[in-house]
Amino acid sequence: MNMQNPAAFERGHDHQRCVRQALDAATLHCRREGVRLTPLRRKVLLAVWDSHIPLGAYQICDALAAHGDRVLPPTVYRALEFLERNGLVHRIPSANAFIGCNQPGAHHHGRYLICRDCGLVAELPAGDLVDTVRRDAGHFDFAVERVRLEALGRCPDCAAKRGKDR
Amino acid sequence: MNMQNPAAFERGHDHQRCVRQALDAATLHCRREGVRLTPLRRKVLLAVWDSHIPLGAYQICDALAAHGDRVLPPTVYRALEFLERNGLVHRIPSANAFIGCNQPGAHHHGRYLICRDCGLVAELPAGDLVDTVRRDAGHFDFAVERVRLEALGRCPDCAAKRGKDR
DNA sequence: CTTTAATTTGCAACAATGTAACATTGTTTC
DNA sequence: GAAACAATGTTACATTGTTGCAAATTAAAG
Repeated sequence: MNMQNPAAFERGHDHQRCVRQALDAATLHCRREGVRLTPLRRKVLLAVWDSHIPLGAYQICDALAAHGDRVLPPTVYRALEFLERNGLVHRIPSANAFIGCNQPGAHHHGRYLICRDCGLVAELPAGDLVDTVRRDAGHFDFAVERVRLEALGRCPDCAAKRGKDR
Repeated sequence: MNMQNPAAFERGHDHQRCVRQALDAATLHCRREGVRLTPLRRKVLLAVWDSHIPLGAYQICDALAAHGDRVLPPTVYRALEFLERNGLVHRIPSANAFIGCNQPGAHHHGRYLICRDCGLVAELPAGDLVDTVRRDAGHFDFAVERVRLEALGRCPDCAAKRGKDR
């Protein structure tokens, strides 16, 4: 299986590398697509990439404010809209929050493993799931365009910390 | 495939029957579980079942108000929480809205076909998808508990109306 | 290089959604 | 019926997301 964000669940992984890689990919992607990864958008992207825990729009405002940039909600939402449109971040609807994506290409499908304790999110490619869903939906003449899957559970760390209880 | 809500995409289906069946199932389920489907909760459930388009909490307030019941948000949210806890409705996070479920039993997993034009939602059982996701997630020692899949696309009606364009 | 047009950002006000805390009413149990 | 519990009503508030327009920046045309 070709995984998209294996690092998220590796405790003490080289996150600097995560971020650098994501920013490089984003920069390249935008250049190729002829769209502008402006300083503001880059800052928002960096804020989102601060961790593998999805960040809400208002948390992004706060994060930028902490760096001395006074950025208000509409600006953040617009930046996020740009980033999502270009596959640089994904919205996690059940959390009203956003997570970075390091595969700016095909962003129509995705699987998200979400830890219900710490909120960590790892993204896996949708893979064959899309075909299965498309086939099943086809029985009702429903034309599937995008597939999003959220798997709620426990990440390795949290499972270890709290055991199987609760 | 054992489908859970085939009717949603059948234009002009007997919706009265949908609702009756759902309410009967809900009543039975609550009796068996020893939980109380109070008049208020029943009203909220009915409001949700008004159509196969998910309804927001505030829309439910309005719908009940239209029937002469002045019901404020906290009340609706509590009723919805009860209904969801008992698998009688499902939250569609990407729409901040709720849809009725006619299979009050196992509500840990689900697939939702969502029409991006008219908002119609049909629910399919998750089936094998859960195993696949669980296996893949297992490679990262992630323990999957619940799987939710949203397939965005076009329902038969809307596909016919607007063609393949846009 | 300068003007024009388009895009992006700043900003104020607001709309929509969701929650906390506590009072009140209703239901069950003994 | 009294105590304990569950459900609902109500107020006030917190969070999240949007609209509309002005200012600034950047790209495009002459």
